Amino acid sequence: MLEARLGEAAILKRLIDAIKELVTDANFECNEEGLNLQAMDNSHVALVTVNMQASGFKKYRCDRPMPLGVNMNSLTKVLKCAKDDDVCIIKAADDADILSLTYEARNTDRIAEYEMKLMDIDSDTLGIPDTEYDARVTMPSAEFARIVRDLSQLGESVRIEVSKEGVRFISDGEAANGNILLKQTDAPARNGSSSKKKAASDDEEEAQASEDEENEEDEDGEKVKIKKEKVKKEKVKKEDGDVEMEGEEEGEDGEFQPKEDDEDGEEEQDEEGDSPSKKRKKAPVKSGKPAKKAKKVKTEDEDDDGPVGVSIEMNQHVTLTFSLKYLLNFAKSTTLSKKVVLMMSNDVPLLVSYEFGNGFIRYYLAPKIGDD
Amino acid sequence: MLEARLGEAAILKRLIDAIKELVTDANFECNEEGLNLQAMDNSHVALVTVNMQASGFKKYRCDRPMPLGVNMNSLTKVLKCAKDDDVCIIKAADDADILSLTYEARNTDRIAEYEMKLMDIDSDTLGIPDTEYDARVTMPSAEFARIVRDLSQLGESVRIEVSKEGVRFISDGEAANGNILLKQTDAPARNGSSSKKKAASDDEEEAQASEDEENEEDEDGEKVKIKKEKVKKEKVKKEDGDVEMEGEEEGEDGEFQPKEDDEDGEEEQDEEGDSPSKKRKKAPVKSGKPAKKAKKVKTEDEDDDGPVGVSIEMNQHVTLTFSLKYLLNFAKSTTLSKKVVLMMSNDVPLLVSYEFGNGFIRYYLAPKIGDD
DNA sequence: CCCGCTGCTA
DNA sequence: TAGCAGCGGG
Repeated sequence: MLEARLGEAAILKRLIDAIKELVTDANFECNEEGLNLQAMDNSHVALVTVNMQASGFKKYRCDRPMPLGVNMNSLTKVLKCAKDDDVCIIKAADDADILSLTYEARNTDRIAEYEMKLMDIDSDTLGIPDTEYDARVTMPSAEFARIVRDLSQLGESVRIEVSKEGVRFISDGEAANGNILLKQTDAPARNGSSSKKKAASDDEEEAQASEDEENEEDEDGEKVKIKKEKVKKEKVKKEDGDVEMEGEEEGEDGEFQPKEDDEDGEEEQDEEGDSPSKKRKKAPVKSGKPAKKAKKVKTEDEDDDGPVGVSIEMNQHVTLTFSLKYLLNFAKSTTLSKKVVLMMSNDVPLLVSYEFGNGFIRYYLAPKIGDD
Repeated sequence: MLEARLGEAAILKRLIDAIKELVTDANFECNEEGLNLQAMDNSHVALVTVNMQASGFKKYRCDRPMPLGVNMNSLTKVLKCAKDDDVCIIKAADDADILSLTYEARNTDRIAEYEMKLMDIDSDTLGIPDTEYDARVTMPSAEFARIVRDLSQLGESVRIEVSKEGVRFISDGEAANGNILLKQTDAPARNGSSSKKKAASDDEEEAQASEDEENEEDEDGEKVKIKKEKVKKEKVKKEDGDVEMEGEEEGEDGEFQPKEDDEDGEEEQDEEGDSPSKKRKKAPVKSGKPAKKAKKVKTEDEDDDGPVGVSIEMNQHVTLTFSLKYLLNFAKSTTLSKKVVLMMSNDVPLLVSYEFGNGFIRYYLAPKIGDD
C-alpha cells in the first residue's frame, strides 16, 4: 500500500506538466525511498527521469515496491482539479488498479477525492550509466529557457560548446545565425552557488564538502560525477540492449542500457555494475524547510538559495549539437527550479537536470551526429 | 564599415515593431550622420521614415554611406533575442551582405551575437516635399492611439477636422458614429509644450526662438514647417515621378516625388524647387542630452519633458479623412514617444511624427478623397 | 482555428 | 505591479 502526502499539489502539477508532452504513459515506481519515473519520449529520442524522495513528502509510506502505470493525460486532468496550494494525498492499494488523489484545501473545509484508473505498462526500465561527464554547466533555469527559446527562432538545432571561456550556444538558421556566450559568473560573493558547486547536500555525508565540486550524488543511488583527472566517456556508449535511443538523425552514440524487466525496487542502478555508489538509505530529512523567505506561499524551489550564477566545470572541451525542439520541451521544468545543470561529454547524451526540494527531474537527449 | 553602439536595444526593438507590419523589407541607409530608413508600405498607401541620429548612439562610426537591405521579419526575430536593456552593437562590413547584432547584457557575462543576412533592395528613395502644413496638432501619443483604437471599432475611416476650437476625430460606422473633440490644452504652465511649439531646436539657428513656433527642422535636412502667413499647399501635389501613393480609394493628391537613386544625403528636398528652404547642412548636434530626469534608466522618450498637452496651430481649417487601419498601425509607435505630432493640409498626406531621443519616426498617409 | 491562461519581461 | 507573449485547451 502506498500513501504519500504532498504538501503542495503544485509540485506534482508542474512535474507532470513538464513531461506530459514528452511521455504519454509511464510507471511511477514506488518503494519506500520514494517515487521514481522513467520513460522514453514517444519518439524514443529523449529520456525523462523523475525522482521524488520520500523525504519530500509530509508523510510517506510504501509497504512494498510497486509500479503505478499512469496515463499522463488522465493524471493531468485530475491534477487540474487541485489548487496549487492544496495538500495532495496519493494512495494506492497494493494490488489495485486505481490511484486515489485527495486534495485538501489549506482550510480543511474542502476535500476533494479523485480516483484514476491505472494501467499496466510494460516498461523496460533502463539502467542509466553512471556517466562521468566532461563538462558541467550550472545556470539559471530561466536563462537556459530563454536561450533555447531565442535560438529556436533561428534554427532547428543548437550547438553547445563548453570551454574554459564559458558556454556558447550556437544556432545557424536560414535568415540569421546566433550565438550566445555565457561566461562563468565570478566566483566570489555568490552565496556559494557560483564556482563552488555542491550539488547534493542531503545524503549521508556532507563532509564531502572538502572534495568540493567534483562530485554530485543523488539520493537514489545514481551517481553522476565529474572527474577532472580521468576521462572515460567511452564507457558510456556500448553494450546496448534492446531499447535505445533511436531518434531522428542521431545514431548510435550514447544510448541507454535497458535493464530488462526486473523492477525489483531498490537495486536498480547497481547491476550496471559500474558505479561505486554505496546504496544509501534515505536520510532522515527534516521535513518542511527552514523558513527562509517565509512570505512566499509559492511552493517551488528549495533550491532557492539566493541568486543563481553561471558556473562551469570541465575536463575538456565539449561540443555537441542538439535538437532545440527537445530542449524547448525540457525547459518546461523551469518553474521547478531556479537552477538547471547541463552535463555533457562528447558523443554522449546530454543530461539536463532540475532539482527541487527532495527530488529532481532529468532529461537525457542524444546529440545529433554529423554536428549539422 | 558601420559600427553603432546603441545604449538600449529596446529603442531598436520598438522601432522595428512599429514598422514591421507596414514594411517587409527596407534599406537602412547609413552615413556618418546616422541611420535613415524610408519605405512605402506594402500596398503603397503609406510611407514610413525613420531617422536615428549618430548622436543618439553611445558610439557611432560609419566610414562611408551604404544601404543595409533588411528583411523586417528576420530583424524582428533577431531583435527578440535581445533584452530591452541590453546594449546593442550593430556592425556591418563595407561590402558585406551580413549585419551583425551584438547584445551585451548589463552584467557583461552574457554576450549574444547574431548575424543576419542582408539583401539587395532597390529602393527609390523618395524626395519628401518640404510641405508647409496648414495645421499642426501635438498631442499625447497615448491619446492618439486610444482615439484611433476606439474609432476603428466603429468604422473604417476617420475624419479629422482641425479648427480653432480644437481637433475633432469623427467616425461614422454602421452601428454607431463617434466623434472626439480634443480642445487645446490651456497654454500656461505647460513647460512649453502646449501652445508654444518649437519642435526641433537643433539646427543652425536657434535664434529662431524669436520667430517662435513656425518652424520645425529636422537634422537630416528635411524641413517641415508651418507658415501662418502664406499657405501654399497646392504646391505639394503635382509633378509626381514613378513611385507614388496609390492606395485603396485615395487618388492623386499628395504623392511623394521619387528622387531616383541619388541618395546623396542632404539635398533631398530642394530639387522640388518650390520651398524657399535654404538648404541647410547638418548642424553639429550636441550628442547626449542635457541631463534632466537623470534617475530614469528607462530608455525611451527624451521627448519627455513633462506632461504632454494638446496643442494646435493652424492657418486654416483642415478636414481630412483617413483610413483607420493605417493610423492604427502608426500608433504602434506610441511607445517611442509620449508625444505625437499630426501635420495636415487639405488634400495633402497627413504626417504623423514621433520624435524620440535623437531620432524620429514619421508616417505619411494620403487622405481618402470623396471624404467618405 | 480561436480564446484563455500562465509565465516572463518591462 | 502591469502588459505582452507563448503555450495549452476547447
